[in-house]
Amino acid sequence: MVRPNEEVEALLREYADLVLITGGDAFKARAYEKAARAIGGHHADVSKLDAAGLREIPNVGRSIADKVIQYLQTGRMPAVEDVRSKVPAGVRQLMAIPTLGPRKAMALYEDLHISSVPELLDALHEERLRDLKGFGPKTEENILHGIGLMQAAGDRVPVNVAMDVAEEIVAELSVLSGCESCTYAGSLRRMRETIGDVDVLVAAGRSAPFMDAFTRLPGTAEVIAHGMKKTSIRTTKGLQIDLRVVPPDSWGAGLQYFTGSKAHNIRTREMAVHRKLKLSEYGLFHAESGKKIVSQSEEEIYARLGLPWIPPTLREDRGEIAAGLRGELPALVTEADIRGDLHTHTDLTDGLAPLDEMVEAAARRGLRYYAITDHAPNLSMQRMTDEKVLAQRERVRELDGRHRKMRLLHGTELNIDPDGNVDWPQEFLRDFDLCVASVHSHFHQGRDALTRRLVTACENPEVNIIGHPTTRLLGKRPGLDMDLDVVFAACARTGTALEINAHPDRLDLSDELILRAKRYGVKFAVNTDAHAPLHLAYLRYGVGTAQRGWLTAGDVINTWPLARLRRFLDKKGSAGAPSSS
DNA sequence: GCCGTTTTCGGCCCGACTGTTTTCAGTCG
Repeated sequence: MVRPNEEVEALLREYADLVLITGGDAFKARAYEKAARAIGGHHADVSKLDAAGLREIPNVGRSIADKVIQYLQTGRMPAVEDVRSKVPAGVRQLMAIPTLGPRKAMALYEDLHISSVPELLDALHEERLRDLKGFGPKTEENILHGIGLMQAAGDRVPVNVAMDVAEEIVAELSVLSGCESCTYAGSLRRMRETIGDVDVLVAAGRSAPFMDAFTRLPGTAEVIAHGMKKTSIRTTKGLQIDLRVVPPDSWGAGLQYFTGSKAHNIRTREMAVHRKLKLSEYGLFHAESGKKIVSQSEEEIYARLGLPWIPPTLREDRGEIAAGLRGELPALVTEADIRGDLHTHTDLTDGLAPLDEMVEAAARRGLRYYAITDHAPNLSMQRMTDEKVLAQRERVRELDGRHRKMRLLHGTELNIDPDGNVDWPQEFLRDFDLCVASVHSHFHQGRDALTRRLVTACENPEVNIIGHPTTRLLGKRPGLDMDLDVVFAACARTGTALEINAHPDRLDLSDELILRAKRYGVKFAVNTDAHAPLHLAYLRYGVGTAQRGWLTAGDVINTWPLARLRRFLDKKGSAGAPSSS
């Protein structure tokens, strides 16, 4: 069910963690991490590579290539199994708690025999961590806070993980005979940022063949329920998937019902009741006679309720019903509207692929323009220099001449320092086509300082886009504590766009913050922040999030033709004129 | 364990912050 590259990546990451937990060589662990990342981001399917092919992947040498080959041939990696047998799985799980790394996880296991999050919680409540060397009251507080963050995420998975599984299942079921329609519904269809369980819907006359095939899918770990209308499984990764088979005639009603959200469905059912109708997953009926009115398509059902078809990404009871009744639903931005990507990396800094490969991949996706924005020197771990970035610019200009259909922009991702200043003097920045600026450290300055910091960055005439504006990481790190209304107002005033970072671990800004920012007249840029060609495909999640924020193509600067985009980028540099669109 | 070489070892991203410590270990980006 999972791409072999990702399986291998996960195994190598696990090995790296276990090396650290067992006190092994930190450089060895890093070597495995780097190889894991490179394989995860590698364009070719590793299961189709031989040892020589594997070793062409950066950071994969003889030892790791051999282990990967062994795994691909036998399904096992003995080195990982060895070290697994020494450390209970729960100890590694402890490392998922922010601020709890391998050393502390190890200490908890060795000294207190703690090997799971619940055990750790018990120990915390019984104050058993107090006697442990290196664990003070603040550490306790941080661990509790970290566990809270993780539990808030619950068992939900990032949207891309659910999407990959769902699309594979839909593909498998769609080819069975008797399948008239098949798709995923639920929060995944609404493109929520995390997914609790996946709903798959099939329209067919007979349900049994689909239910049976479903329970036999590779990657099924457990069949939770097996019926004629609904079957639920749990995958080996712990994700629950529900399959529902409806008669072809009920397709629209089923899709509407199982797409949700619950709040949206309550509103639509209320509307039905007011019209002396009844709406269920089987159709829209006369309340009294029970006679079916419509059920075949969502459009028919919404129409009979006096509504236009409502895009799934809006179905959250956030005013979409009222807007629909007024005929004022927004024409949401779509993936096809996106003409360019304005935030991407290469292996000149922390990307995985060289410039040429990133550009080729972008061109294959049909983009009309593409910005390369590697990290600037102040993020010192990336080792950027003036010479390197200028050499890159020359190379970008050369490549630009080669692509007829796609123009290349040379930009950079600046680091917003604690005072709101960025890398390089103004005159150096002026020669970039665009500058993204982002916060990468000093997250806990306090609300006032953080607000000032972001406003200062917006006021910099060379800064065009604020990258991943809150710096949140889903399930790991909350967003910066700042006065967003002040920041949004500053963006609107200075013609600085806010990024909607499409990476599934970020989706930053979030849908709700997009809605808030839009009221200030802010413009947005949906960017992938790609570090490998594969990441360019994350665009769909950024677009989904933009849709959930009710954005139209007009709100998103990278849907604009290049000439208009350039005017937006230039306008800021010339005398700080306000943004226009 | 990988990489590069001035090729077979020595360096590996580096700095800052936090909390605990009393000079530093662990974690993070």
